[in-house]
Amino acid sequence: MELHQEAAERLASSGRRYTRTRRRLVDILAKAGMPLSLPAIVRGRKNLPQSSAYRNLAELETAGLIRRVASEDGFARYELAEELTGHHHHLMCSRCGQVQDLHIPAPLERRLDRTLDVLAREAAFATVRHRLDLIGLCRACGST
Amino acid sequence: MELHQEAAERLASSGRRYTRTRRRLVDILAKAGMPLSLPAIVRGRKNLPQSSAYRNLAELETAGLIRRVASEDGFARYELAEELTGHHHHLMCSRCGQVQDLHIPAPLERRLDRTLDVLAREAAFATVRHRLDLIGLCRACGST
DNA sequence: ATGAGAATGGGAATGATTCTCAATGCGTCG
DNA sequence: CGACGCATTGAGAATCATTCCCATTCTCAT
Ligand SMILES: [Mn+2]
Ligand SMILES: [Mn+2]
Ligand SMILES: [Zn+2]
Ligand SMILES: [Zn+2]
Repeated sequence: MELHQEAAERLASSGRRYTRTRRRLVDILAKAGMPLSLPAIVRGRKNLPQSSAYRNLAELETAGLIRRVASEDGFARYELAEELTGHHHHLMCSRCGQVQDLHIPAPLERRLDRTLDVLAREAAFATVRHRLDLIGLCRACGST
Repeated sequence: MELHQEAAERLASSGRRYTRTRRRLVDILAKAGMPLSLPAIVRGRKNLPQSSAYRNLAELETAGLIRRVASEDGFARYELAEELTGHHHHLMCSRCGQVQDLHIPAPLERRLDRTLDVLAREAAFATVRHRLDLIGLCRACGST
């Protein structure tokens, strides 16, 4: 995959290495296709100590390869950076904390961007991005 | 104000009291008009111990009077519940953490709601609400 | 090989938030 | 006016996700 190519280059450009653990983390997040909490990343995997996972996730975040997602429940989650996966949003269950990717129609996305851009300018904010999440109850939690 | 009326009633309905400290917290948040962190709530105010502030904010949240806002920087912020202030969004500075209220045009809001409703249904989510934030650099941080 | 610097991982430290609990306040009923 | 029951208070301890520390190990370039 040229995902790893990209990762290796970005790290190298700041004197870092794309080690086995880092590649592994990228793989885990790529396969998951949804933001994962640290316990979810580490659970059931050998040779992936918590401290190393945290350290490397931070490292990868600094390199712009990973994004830390702040969820309502207070626990951090991690996913590949949008630069690698494309812009998207999240559907989060307010009961069990599950988070799942969500794409919205391009026209709505464009309209959002346009409007928010104006509003940001009015507030003298240099906009970087927007965050749009749907917060509700997943199928499992909703039928309770 | 009938804000306090509302607050008193909601608390009473579950056997709670609308004490001086609780009224004070509601006032602070109402006057601020933007989500405040706990340090910001407590700073420079006499007779507002941290533990009581935390406890009462949680109490008020349970009563549906206050909402805890999860911001990117990991610190919780608090604001009056939308049921009291009306639905709105936030503009957050990714550098200094400042958060400020933001209202978006009603037509866009409606379109968002409609679209997200469909998407939630497709994912078998019982939607409760959406969260839309603008994340950027405030005037002060942007000019650095 | 070797040296310089990056990475590792076990455990200690941090710090926002939550919990505990003895003391206090308040409302109700006689 | 008491007095009991229960909510509240606040100082400090506890929690626990995350960050730090650091002695050891690994990588890469010379
Ligand atoms: Mn978007
Ligand atoms: Mn909205
Ligand atoms: Zn759920
Ligand atoms: Zn700022």
